[in-house]
Amino acid sequence: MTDLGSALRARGMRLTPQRRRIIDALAHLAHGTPDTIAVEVAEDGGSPLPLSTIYRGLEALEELGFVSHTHLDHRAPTYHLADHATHLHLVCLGCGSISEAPVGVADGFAGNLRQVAGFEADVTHMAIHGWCDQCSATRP
Amino acid sequence: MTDLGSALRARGMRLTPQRRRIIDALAHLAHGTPDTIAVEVAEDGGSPLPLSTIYRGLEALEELGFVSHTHLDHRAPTYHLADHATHLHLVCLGCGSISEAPVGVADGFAGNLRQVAGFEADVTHMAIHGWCDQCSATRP
DNA sequence: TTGAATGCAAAAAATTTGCATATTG
DNA sequence: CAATATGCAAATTTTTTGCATTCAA
Repeated sequence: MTDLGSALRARGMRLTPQRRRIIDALAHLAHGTPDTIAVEVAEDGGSPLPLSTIYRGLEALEELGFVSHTHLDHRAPTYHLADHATHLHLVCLGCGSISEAPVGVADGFAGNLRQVAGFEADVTHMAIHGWCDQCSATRP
Repeated sequence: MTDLGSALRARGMRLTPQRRRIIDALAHLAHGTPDTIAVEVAEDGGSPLPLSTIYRGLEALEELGFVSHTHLDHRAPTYHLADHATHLHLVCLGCGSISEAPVGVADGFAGNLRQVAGFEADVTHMAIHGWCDQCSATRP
């Protein structure tokens, strides 16, 4: 992880203990919604953080590129550290299970997008919806 | 479009005028959030539908496979008719622009997923996040 | 006729905002 | 010291739910 403190300061922002705690929580969770992160943060020994601080913290960190998010399900934005081991999330529309796949499987795809649209896809942590092995076997 | 009425009835569900209006609205919009759909529905001449009917209608239609949704941005689930001309949505994290790409560019990708994970991806209308041509050129 | 769906109102979630105060740099 | 970030409370926004009534089949 490059120096978060400097990155923040370079933009006139600050590295506060709260932001550190959010990052630590995310490091433990790997993936978490604002709500989940709040719970994890509350268990690090310090006093709980208000959700608003978490939302604002995540926003700041995401703006910086230290954190990003995807939508694994209907409702919840799921955040993760940008440098966290990357993988795709395969979300089954049948049973709701979430499995993972190596980002490598999307290399060609990303190349195609670059070629046809000049688009630099961030396939890291991308969520793909579809049907898992089991569910696709039993689907109508 | 296969027969929606029968599909619904086969499951003990019903084809109501409200559901028809939701579908018509989507056909016009191509893509819409529950909110947007409500506005479009209200303009078809009939009386406006309560959001709750729209939510429940979309849920029913999605369960049936007539409608599906993706997350183009942070907040809003964007719905579309399943048989609507398919394409990928390229969402730029820089400028927020949303462009489209033919689903074909994801064929190989879907094949990979099938092979490595037995996962049947629904790449139709999939949202890909990244940086558009312009933004990726000017990014740090 | 009868259970699914609607409409309305109220509740629950989820996210954002205002502002005084505390803190970082 | 100056300006950013926090904490708290309140306001929004989004989605869900309960229930009496209507309506499709």
